[in-house]
Amino acid sequence: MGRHREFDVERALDAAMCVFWRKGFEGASYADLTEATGVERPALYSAFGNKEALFRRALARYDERYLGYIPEALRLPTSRQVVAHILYNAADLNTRYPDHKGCLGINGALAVSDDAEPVRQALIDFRAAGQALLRDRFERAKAEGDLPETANPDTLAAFVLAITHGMAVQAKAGFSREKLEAVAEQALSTWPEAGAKSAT
Amino acid sequence: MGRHREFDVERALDAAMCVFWRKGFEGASYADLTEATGVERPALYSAFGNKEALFRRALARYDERYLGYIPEALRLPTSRQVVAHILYNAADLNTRYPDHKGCLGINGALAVSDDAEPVRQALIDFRAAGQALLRDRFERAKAEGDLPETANPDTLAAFVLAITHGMAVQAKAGFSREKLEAVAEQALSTWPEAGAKSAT
DNA sequence: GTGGTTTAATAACGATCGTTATGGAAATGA
DNA sequence: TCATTTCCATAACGATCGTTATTAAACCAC
Repeated sequence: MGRHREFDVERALDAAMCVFWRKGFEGASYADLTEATGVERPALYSAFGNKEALFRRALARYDERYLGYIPEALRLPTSRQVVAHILYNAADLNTRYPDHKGCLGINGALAVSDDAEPVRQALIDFRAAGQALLRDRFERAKAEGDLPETANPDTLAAFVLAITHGMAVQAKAGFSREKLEAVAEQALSTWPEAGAKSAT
Repeated sequence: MGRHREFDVERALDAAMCVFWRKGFEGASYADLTEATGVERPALYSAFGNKEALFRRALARYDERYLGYIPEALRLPTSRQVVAHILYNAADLNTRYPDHKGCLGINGALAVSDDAEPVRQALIDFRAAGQALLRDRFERAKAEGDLPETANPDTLAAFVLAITHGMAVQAKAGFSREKLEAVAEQALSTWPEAGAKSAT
C-alpha cells in the first residue's frame, strides 16, 4: 500500500552514473545529481541510500552496461585477440560520449579527501578484479601455448590495464578516438607471440 | 619597514605540494594545507594567493624538483634510451614516497566539479607540454635514422605518456615499484628500431 | 469514504568549504 | 623611543557540502 514512486529508478541511476562519470565521486554534488536525474534529494536517499551507496550502484551499472566487452574479449581464442578487443573497445567507450569522456573506473576517485577513501578503495578493488580476470586468461593462454613459456601473465595483465588507464586519462583530456586507437595499435605491436623471443 | 615573514615560503610550498600530490586539488582542504605547512590560512593567502594559485605554484615546483628526468632523458642518444629513462624514472617517482604515491600531474585534477575546471585544464596543458617535447625528440630520432621512416612520433609520444599515466594510476592504487618496472619493460619490449618492420 | 502508509517537495540541519576582516604583537626606520 | 609598517592568529564571513525533519499529497485496503 501507500503512494507509488513517480520516477523511474533505473533511469535516475543512469543519469547519476553519467554525472559521476563526468565529475567523479567528490566532484559531483547533490545539486548536480538532482538536476541530472530530475529527482529531489530525499527521493534519491530513499531509493539508493547515501551518496557512497548511490555511487556504488552507479559503478555496478557501469560495469554491466558498458564493460560487457571485457568478458566478451576473454572468450576470444587468442590472447592477442583478447587484448585487441579490450583496447579498441576501451578507445571507443572512452571517447563515445562527449559529455562524459574517459572511464568511470578512473574518473570516479583517484586522489580524494579522507572522507572519500572508501570510494577510492572500492575503485581500486574494481579495477583489480578486471586485472585478475585478464591475468587468469593469460595463464590459460600460456598453458595452451598461445603465449611463450617466458611470458608473465600478471605483468601482461598489468601492462594492458596500464594502457587502458592511460587512454582513459588521455580521453578525459580530450584525445580523439583515432589517437587512442593509434596508442592501442602501438601497444599491440609489443605483444609477445608464441614462438617469439619476448623477455617477459 | 615592517615585520619580516616568520615561515619559510619554499618549505611551505613543498608541504602544500605534497598535500596536493596525495589528495588532488579538490581533495585538499585548507585544514589539510595549514596542518601540513604549519602556516595559518591568512599567511598562505598573503604568500601565494588563493588555492588555485597555490596549486599552480606547487605544480611548477613539482615540475622542477621531480620531473628533471624528462629533459635529462631527451638528451640521451637514442629514442629507446629516452623512453627507458622516462619509464623507469616514472616507476621510481610514482612509488618513492608512501605518503603521496602516483603523479601530481594525474592526481591533481582528473574529474572535478565545475569550479575546478581551470585547474583540470591547466594539468591537461601541463601534460600536453611534456608530450610535445617527447614528440619533437622522436621527430629528431626519425631524421637521424634512429626510428624507422614509418614511425609516427606523435603516436609514439602518446603511447609513452599513456604508459606513464597508467603507471601513475596503478601506483596510486598501491602497485609496487617492481610491478611498475615490469610494465615499463613490457612497453619497451618491442620499441621500433631503425631497420625494423614496425607498423606505425 | 476513511484510515493507514508510502512518496514528494520544501526547507532547514550542522559541518565544512574557500576566503577575508579584525585586532594585536613584532619588527623595522627615524 | 616612537610612529609606522608588516605579519600572525583568532574568528567570522557567505556559500555550499551531504543529510534529514517536516508537511502535504497520493495511493491501497477496508
